[in-house]
Amino acid sequence: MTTYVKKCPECGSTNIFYNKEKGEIICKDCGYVIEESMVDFGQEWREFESEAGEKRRRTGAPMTYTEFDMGLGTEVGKTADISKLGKEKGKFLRLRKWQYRISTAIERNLKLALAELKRVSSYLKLPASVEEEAARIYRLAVQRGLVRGRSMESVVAGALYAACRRHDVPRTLDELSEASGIEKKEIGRTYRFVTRELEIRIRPSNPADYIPRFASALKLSPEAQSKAVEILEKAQKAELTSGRGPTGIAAAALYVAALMHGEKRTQREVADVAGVTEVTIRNRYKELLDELKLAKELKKIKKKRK
DNA sequence: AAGACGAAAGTGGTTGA
DNA sequence: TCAACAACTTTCGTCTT
Repeated sequence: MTTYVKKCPECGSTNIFYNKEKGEIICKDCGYVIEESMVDFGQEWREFESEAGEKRRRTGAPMTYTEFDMGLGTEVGKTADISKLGKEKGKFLRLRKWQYRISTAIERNLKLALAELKRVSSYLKLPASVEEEAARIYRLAVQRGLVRGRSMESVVAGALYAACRRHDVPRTLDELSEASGIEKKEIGRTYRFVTRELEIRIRPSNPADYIPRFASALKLSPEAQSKAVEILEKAQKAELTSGRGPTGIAAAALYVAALMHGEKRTQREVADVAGVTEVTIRNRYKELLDELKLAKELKKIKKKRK
């Protein structure tokens, strides 16, 4: 769903160019990019979903935005036009100069930011697609002037975080924080701000997405790992996952799975790799045992050991 | 002695009046 | 703008292995 705009919010001109293929709306007078492919659907965050295993979440999946945006260098008029302008000439030249300054400033900023982005993303070993998405988000943020009042680094981190979520390769805020050197709170803040302003919808991350990384950090066997995923699926069906932090659930599932496969890890160990506390693991763990019939299974296994 | 457990108080963020 | 609220953390004492 795309909104049609009649007036440029920047210069008030009504000379709007609407490019359907690219999903861009550009003001012909000042070159301001008003909107780029606004995608609707998708859920905001967890919480409000008391549904019973609805699988409808996939609706708002990734869309177009492949364009890495080539000719952004919008220019204000050409020298040839100026002669026709008469008294407007001065204004026009000023406009053009201003435009030039802005765009070079943006370019310079972008160069720095992309370097930083590259650094962080390679530190986290993120796939190229995520890096590109993050770059795109950052670029949009700059165009919208969202960086003002925030450090460039934090916006980069926020963009990366958002890109990770969109591509289902979630990193925790802690990891982003460690990689970027920005405080967790700050990243979360800019992440929320940027995604809201750009209307980037991100559905709640799936706990299962965290399993492989956590499992390997804990050196768990593949069997235990798939057991954890299995547990997670059950948990989702039992509606244990909504409104909970995905990492906590993933951690608890791993903890149980490890127990069941005789590869015991302490709550402390699991908590550390998942970036939650032992208490959270305990709570989730208890819920899992209560709601699923895992308690029996555990006892069985315990007996076997004796 | 280390790990698991649970109660209680505190934190940061969301929601709805 | 503020209070209620939910999830999560911190801290700490107790029980279990």
